[in-house]
Amino acid sequence: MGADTEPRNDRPKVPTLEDVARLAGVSTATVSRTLNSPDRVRTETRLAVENAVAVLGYTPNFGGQALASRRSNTIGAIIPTMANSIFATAVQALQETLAARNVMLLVASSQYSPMREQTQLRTLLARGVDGIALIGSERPPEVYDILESRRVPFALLWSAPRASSHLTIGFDNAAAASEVARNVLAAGHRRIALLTGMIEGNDRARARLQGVTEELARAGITLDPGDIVALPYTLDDGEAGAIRLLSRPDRPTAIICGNDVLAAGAMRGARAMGLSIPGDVSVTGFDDIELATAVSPALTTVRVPHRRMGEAAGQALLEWIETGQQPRSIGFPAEFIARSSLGRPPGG
Amino acid sequence: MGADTEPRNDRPKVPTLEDVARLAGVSTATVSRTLNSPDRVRTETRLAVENAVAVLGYTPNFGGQALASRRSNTIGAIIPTMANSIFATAVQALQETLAARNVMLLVASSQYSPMREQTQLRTLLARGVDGIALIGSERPPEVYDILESRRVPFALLWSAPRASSHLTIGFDNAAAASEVARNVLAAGHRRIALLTGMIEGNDRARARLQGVTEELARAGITLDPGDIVALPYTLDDGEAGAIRLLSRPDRPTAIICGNDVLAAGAMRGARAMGLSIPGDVSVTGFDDIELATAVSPALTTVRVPHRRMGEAAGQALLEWIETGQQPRSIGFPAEFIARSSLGRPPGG
DNA sequence: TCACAAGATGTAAGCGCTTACACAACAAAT
DNA sequence: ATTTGTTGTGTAAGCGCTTACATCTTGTGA
Repeated sequence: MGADTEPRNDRPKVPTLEDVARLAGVSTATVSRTLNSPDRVRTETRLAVENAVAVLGYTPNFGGQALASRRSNTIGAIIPTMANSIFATAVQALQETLAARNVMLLVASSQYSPMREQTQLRTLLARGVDGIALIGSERPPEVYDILESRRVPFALLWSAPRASSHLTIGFDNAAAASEVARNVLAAGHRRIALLTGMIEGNDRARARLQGVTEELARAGITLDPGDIVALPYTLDDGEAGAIRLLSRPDRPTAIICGNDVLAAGAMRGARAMGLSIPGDVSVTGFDDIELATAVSPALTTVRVPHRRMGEAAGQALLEWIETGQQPRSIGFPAEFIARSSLGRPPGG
Repeated sequence: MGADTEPRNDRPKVPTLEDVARLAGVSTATVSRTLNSPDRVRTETRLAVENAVAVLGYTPNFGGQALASRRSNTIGAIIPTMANSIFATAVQALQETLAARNVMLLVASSQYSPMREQTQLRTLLARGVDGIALIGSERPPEVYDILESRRVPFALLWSAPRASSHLTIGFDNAAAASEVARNVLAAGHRRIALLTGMIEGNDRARARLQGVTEELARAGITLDPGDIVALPYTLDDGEAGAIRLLSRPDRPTAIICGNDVLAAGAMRGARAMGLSIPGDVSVTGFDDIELATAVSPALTTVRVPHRRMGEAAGQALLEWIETGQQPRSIGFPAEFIARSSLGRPPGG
């Protein structure tokens, strides 16, 4: 009896809005207003409230806030994997952009599995995230239907903006890949092999592959199916794939890779076979992550605007949430970066 | 008038627990029970509820759930940066572990700034996260006071478990660094230089530095301050630092680096000066990220159990949340990995 | 001086969920 | 036949916050 004021000892007593109101001698509504739109209260009251907040060490309860305001101040992101620094950096940039506006980032990874992506997406929606960032634009229409019926702002990163009517923040993978192919051709290569990432549910990989093959076709080169190997994006797979390609009769003089990780793996594979780069075989990557300049020779690659996409996605989502209007899509340039892993073919 | 049933057109009508209850012909309590502890309802009712859930496409509202249950099913993580794959991978592992238990991960980054870490921590606490993962164990006591007064489970990753009474999931940085030094000495090096990360607020970097210097001291080698360079963990800094060290009179024959990124940068720097590795200078790293085997020669380094720490942290936090008991700290071994970037000193 | 607008604050009704408690139905034990 | 326990379900009271609306001050122009 009479122990009502004693906090349950298994649950620390966290001060609530009401405690603040009582201490400041105002109503809870005023406290809420002070916190959310300070210009709507008299300076005097504001100070009293702020003081009470400080004294109690009050911090608003997230659940209550989310429930009452129907906003979670949280944005979700689903990326294939954090393990590739290209995505990690984009997430980092996104997170920083959001943090500046006091919005948090919920991360989930799909491991390149469309199914897992959908599961994660549902979870994020159930969380009541205010917005969602996704990688790529290729998914079953139902997914977009869900998103749209919920009226949740979402941004698609990494794909070419013209690819869809959705808010897309990306670059032209096919064009960039074409440019790589053009440069490989210009260096004099004719026997060219491709190391691509897995295509299923990955429009970026497909666009890159397509950009290359089309450019080669334009130059009159059609690839034998055996000259194209599709693999997960890992160093080891890159190495194994390169060994496979370089073991073919009429060995390729250049390997165009779907990303830098595969390319670095390919370099290792070539080296394991005693081949020099670019003397015996040229290798190109895609992404321009740190790895590209850490290897020797440095990788010829394409600089992908990862940080800018992350930042732009954050900004666009916040704007969409704020205004209710879907912002315009953004296309960033992807720059071809010539380095020494691409040279002339042997005897060329 | 009479338009009550018509959903406001600016806010899509999301089904609630009550809608499910109505459709299933049961009370909201029963629906809640069906969802949270299915074994407490009759099979028949459970099926009816599950059916209603499916028909309506119901998904629980996070705010309501969090508010009523005082649980957010969310864990927060603050890491220095996602840009280093060692942390990205740990976060990835953590996220996967949590996702399996339907818990989400809120990520924040401190950029190695203690102040920023505190800000993010406050935000996470305000979010009502059920647990928190932090990197390293060195921070002002007030930080731990806040955490403890809130009774929020938290795990410290990357540091040696014995370093504190808190739940720590890590490895012995000093011992691992000592082992590196021992191997460098065993290879015959006597002129040794150090490239370390920034020490401030970074107990891991300090422990590694200390491990190395103590080991060297044991061998009768004391380093000139000019032989130790502290830098941010980037490739470019590693390169610049190595050039500085290798330009000293009486050039070092080995550079022990605080992590693989610095080491890869150092290799680039050495190469830029026309030095061969390990012929003219040996280089060692720490972490064993992909980069370590992508460079040539491959880096001698220490394999840090990043994935295991991420998983173990997830498990430990979930257990702590569940039971209310702080689990035991865990120390993982960190394995020395000999590769070709460490050789005998020139003429040695 | 008075009517009225504008501004500041209070009142109270939810937001969607969980859960203590009450109750009903039935089985087993007396 | 009555008691007791078990199991399944409903009732209703919050959880901490926001916000529409009501109320009370204060300032302004006629």
